[in-house]
Amino acid sequence: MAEAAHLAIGDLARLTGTKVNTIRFYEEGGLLPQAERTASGRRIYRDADTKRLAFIRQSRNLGFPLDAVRELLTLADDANQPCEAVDRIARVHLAEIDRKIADLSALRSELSRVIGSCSHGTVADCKIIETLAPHTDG
Amino acid sequence: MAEAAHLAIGDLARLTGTKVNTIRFYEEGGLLPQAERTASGRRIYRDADTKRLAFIRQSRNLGFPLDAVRELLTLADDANQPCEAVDRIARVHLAEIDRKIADLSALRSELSRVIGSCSHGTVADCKIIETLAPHTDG
DNA sequence: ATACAACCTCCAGTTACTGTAGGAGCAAGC
DNA sequence: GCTTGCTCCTACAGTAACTGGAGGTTGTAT
Repeated sequence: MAEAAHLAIGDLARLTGTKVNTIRFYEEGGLLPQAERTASGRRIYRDADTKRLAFIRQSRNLGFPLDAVRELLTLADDANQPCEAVDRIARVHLAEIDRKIADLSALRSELSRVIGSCSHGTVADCKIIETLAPHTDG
Repeated sequence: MAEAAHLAIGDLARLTGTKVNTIRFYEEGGLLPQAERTASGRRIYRDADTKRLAFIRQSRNLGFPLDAVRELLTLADDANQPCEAVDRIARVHLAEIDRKIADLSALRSELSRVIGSCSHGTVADCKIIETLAPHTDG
């Protein structure tokens, strides 16, 4: 009669660019609800699941950790919630990204300085190794 | 006679700012040699170990992954090696850091754009949620 | 009937540690 | 000589977010 309105896990995977194992992992972690099953035990999905998974992937693409994604999903589920909580989560995440960039930039300049000092001799007088080794007297 | 020229693992930990468990972890991973033991089985360390651990920590502070640290240690152990291999490892690492910074920067600007669009209403018309949700018609 | 793909569950591995449980040794004080 | 308390020992679970694989079942196409 009606064409199948549901998807197998592989279909959902292809539709969202997600690995099959990852979908099961999300289900286990409560990000996706326990999927309905066929008589033989295979998971079946509907449009709402595709949307929810797409939301999760998009959030992950923006770097939100799974805990934050969980919160965002809860908020998104209730359209009457004020947007503040969403905004706060996003700003916390932005601050975290800024911190990481700052850390990496500091690291980069230090490493760059170290590399610049290499005069391409032997390890015996390699400035890079010297930087790594503790400062020994004598 | 001579004052004890060796250290207990806790002493080494304090000297190098490393957790005791981490020192054992490095030994297990072959970054530090199997430590000598006292009759009762406690690890004992000497100056060379302190230096080697300091080298490891310094490398880690510069963000080198343990595999790279292993290679650097091998190179540092032979003073006659040309410095090129060291230089190459460092440059590969620098490139990796640059890649991470680029990724995070792209992420940052995208996230920043999303946050900027928040008009502080309800979730129903929250632009952040909208960005995360898949584009649905109707 | 027989392939073969896709599905199932469960588990190990990734990175670099960190923390904890349960037990033993060691120095100091009484 | 005994207790207290710190340090040490091994071994294992947990962290973040998956990924891959083993070993077995199901569904479909020929």
